[in-house]
Amino acid sequence: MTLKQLEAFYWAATCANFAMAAERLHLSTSSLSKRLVELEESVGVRLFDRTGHKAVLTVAGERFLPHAGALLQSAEATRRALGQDTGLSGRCLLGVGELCALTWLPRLLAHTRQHHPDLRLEPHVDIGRVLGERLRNGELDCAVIAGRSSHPSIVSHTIGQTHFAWVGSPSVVGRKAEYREKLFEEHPIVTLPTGAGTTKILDEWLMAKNLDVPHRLICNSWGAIAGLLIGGLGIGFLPEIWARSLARKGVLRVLRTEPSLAPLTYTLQRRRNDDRSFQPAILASVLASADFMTPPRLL
Amino acid sequence: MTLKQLEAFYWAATCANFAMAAERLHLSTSSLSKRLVELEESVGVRLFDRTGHKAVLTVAGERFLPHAGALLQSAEATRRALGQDTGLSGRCLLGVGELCALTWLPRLLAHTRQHHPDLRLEPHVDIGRVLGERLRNGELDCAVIAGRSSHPSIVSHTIGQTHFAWVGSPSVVGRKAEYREKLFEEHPIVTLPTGAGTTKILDEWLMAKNLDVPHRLICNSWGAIAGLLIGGLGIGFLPEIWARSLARKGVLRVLRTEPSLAPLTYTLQRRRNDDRSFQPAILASVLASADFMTPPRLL
DNA sequence: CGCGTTTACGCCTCACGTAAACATC
DNA sequence: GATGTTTACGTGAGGCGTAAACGCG
Repeated sequence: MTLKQLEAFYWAATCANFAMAAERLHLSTSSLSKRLVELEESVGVRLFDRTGHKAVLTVAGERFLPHAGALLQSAEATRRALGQDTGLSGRCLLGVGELCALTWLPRLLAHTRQHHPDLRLEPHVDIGRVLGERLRNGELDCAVIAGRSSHPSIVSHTIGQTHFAWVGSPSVVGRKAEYREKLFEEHPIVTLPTGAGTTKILDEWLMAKNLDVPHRLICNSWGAIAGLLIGGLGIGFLPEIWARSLARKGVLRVLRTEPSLAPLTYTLQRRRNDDRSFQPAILASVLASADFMTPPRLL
Repeated sequence: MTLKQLEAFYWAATCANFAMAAERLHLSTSSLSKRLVELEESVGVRLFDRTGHKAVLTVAGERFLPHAGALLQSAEATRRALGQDTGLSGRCLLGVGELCALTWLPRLLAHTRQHHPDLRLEPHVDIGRVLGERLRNGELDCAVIAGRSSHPSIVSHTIGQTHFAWVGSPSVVGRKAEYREKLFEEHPIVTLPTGAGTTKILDEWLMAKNLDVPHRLICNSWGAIAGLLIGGLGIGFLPEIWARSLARKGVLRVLRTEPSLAPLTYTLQRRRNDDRSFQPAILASVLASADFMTPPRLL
């Protein structure tokens, strides 16, 4: 039994399949497979049931997993006890929405680089639903996602709230920017694809208003959406701070609606059984640097 | 950092020198040395100070040792969590005096074999002083020794007491076997070499009696001593049970003395920082099988 | 047939022991 | 010179990736 085998087992058990675990370990799938077989031989117990389409933990494997995790953790602690660098090290794959990426992500990276120079924080930008899947799959270590996860294996730490406001260019909503239902019939709603956290509050709002929207202009980039809104290609919503900032510049008008869009609660999510030491540090850094949704420099 | 490296470090730090640690690990000294260098490279800290005649732990090494020990322990626990054999396994080198070896050691081995069939208990017979040294050196895992250890790194568990009685053949002490000081002047005392626990109580007794013994017949084997006593080559003492047994057979006489020989308290000793899981099991087995000093079959 | 895992194979690193060298007392 | 540790070196096992094969949906 070696630490490498335990590491392989931990990730193979945690990730969606061997290929993903292998990728996380910078290893070929075949080598990972062999390591796992060797571990099983060394402990004399089958840890994975390979009869089905994909390998799944046996009951022995389930029992083994927490032991393996604890052992790896204390190995890390032991390593660090001698590293004498008080800071953390390692690789943390962080999922964030584009909104976060455009706003406080640079601050987060600066913060962690300063406090934990050996911690390699690798951001991965995607919409919330995909981030959630990747997190469960083991492709990501943690992710900042709108809303709390309902998945039992995921724990969510609330880190902040963002308010959104409807906006449109003066050419679309008029100089006074008064709310009229007709606006939503005549102009497409420029929005992110389904699966983004912001799309959910849009749907809730539409449901509350009992509005039927003839067509949406779907774009997967907030930067592009802002540009489309400014260009008058539809109406949409932006973080309130962005909206006010752009309104001050005169390129957009804020549309007052009743009710207003529900605020979005962002959480830092991680797998429940992932107790690696960088997780609390990440949370601390996120909380320290996440005053939310300040307008990106490009606006 | 691998488990093998940690194991190498643990034993190198625990044993008197690298050669002994290597022997315990079934490894050549050179391989052990290389493993240690690799460990030091992997953690980036020198763990041994090699400037002197022998390698000695650096402060970093001292700090590291408990971590390494804990890690190895939880590795063992992890292994056992899957081995599903409730019993222990491994190799335990047990030091015992010859008196123990001749009496309850077979019972101890039978007991452990029955309760922990995978635990290889390897007895090493020698006099108490040598056992103590070997235990401190790391050549032994535990030892049954007369008296408590005064060494701070050794813990002693009391396991029983043995009483001794002076004996002599009828041809030496007479049919009535009455105590006379002259006996000790005219006949050599047949005894173990210095360093055996029993020799200590002899010296204490002689000091209390203020007796000067002209010469001792030193022999390193209790079986031979019993034979010498029976053969009338001197007087000596045996465990009380042996003495009575041999007296019943008529080959020896028990000599009543005032004061009587002090009883000898036996303890199971182990290194303080050795928390391997077989240690409590060994203690339990020793306590279960050590009703002391029943006469060996050969008498 | 796609996806996930294992097997086959060649490559190369790494860990071992023997033996010699080195260092300290 | 005795003891303790490291270096040199030849050997063999083991871990790696590529690519092909297998097996389940």
